[in-house]
Amino acid sequence: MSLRYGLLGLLAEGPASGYDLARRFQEVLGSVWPAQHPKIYAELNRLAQEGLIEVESEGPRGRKAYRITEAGLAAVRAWLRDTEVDHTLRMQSLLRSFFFWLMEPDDLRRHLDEEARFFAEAAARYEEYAKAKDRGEFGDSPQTRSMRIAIEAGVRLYRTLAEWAEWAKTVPPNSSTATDS
Amino acid sequence: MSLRYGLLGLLAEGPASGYDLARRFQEVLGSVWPAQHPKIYAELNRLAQEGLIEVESEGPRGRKAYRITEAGLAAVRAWLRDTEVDHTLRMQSLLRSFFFWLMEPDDLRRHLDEEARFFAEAAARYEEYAKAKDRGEFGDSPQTRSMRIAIEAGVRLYRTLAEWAEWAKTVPPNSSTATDS
DNA sequence: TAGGTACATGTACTCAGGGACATGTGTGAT
DNA sequence: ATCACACATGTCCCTGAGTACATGTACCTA
Repeated sequence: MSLRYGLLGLLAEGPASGYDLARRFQEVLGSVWPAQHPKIYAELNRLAQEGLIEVESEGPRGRKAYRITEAGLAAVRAWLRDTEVDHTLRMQSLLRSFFFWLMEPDDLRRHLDEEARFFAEAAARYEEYAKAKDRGEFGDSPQTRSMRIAIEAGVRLYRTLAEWAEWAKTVPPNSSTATDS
Repeated sequence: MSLRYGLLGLLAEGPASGYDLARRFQEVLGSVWPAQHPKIYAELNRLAQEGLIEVESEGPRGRKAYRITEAGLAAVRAWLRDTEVDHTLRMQSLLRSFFFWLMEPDDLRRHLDEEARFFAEAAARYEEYAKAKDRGEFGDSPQTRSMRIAIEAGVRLYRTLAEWAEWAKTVPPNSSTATDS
């Protein structure tokens, strides 16, 4: 269901084709809500059938640009306002951490190094993005303000995770660690 | 695939039945990796067929306790050591934040209040758990050390999210906000 | 002893996600 | 002119996640 509202939300900013949306999903929402083009085209057709979006124009190479309808706009808004938020974290890094005790100390250290590096880099990437936004490089529409809030979450979460991975390295592994069951 | 290794990881701590595992998944891993009992029983049967686990004992009410095999233990360890971590965040709260500009300012404030409250409560809950662990209430096995690391991630992440939601409330909504497309 | 509850395991169905495969077009570079 | 590449849209299939349905047992309490 989230893909559906992701698409409607992006189309609320203006008309776009499936191809455009696939790219934006990869660039913007990729680390938060991955979606492959087959799913996107399928969902767009379903949304069009239900009248939540409509074909705005047809371009070269069979390009179809969709525009959100009043009903579609109402649907995203209802989703945002009236539906319960699913707060599940679903992070593999966390799942793995429950089982660190099964790893050889050396492998664990290597793993945490990599994790810390990855998270720190992601945080830095988002931070750059936030700065560019704050310099006004993307204008100051309501959309970019929301984007700024989302980016801030990225910065803070990745920074937190990087710090956590560093901290985890300081936790002494127990004596009888990884060699037997 | 993560469910499979979640089960193997839990079974590495000691024998357990599908029922036990379903409860532990709900209590311990619930917010990180939700799994319903039908999936768990099905996966256990598959794991048993593949020889990664075996029936340890049969109890009352048809209870079947499984024990991890050497092959199973090797499989979790290989997963932990050799497979790439999927770093996708997949958080609905974040997805929604991209579309905050579609919400009425009042609804948004209410939403952020609720989010902040939820995250702060979750952080507090994990913090309590961490303190109990640090008081030594759960012993000091390698498993509980890993658990402690995972809990620390929960504390930090939820605290970060709570602060983020509070911060988001201070971002002024743009003038031409929610009333039209 | 009757009834409720927690224990315990499953099947069946639906929907969402992800990868592989398939096809065709306009544009720019060599 | 041809070739590569980005544009553009889809089908098909498999797996995973989630919900509803189904069944039965031990235990404790009124």
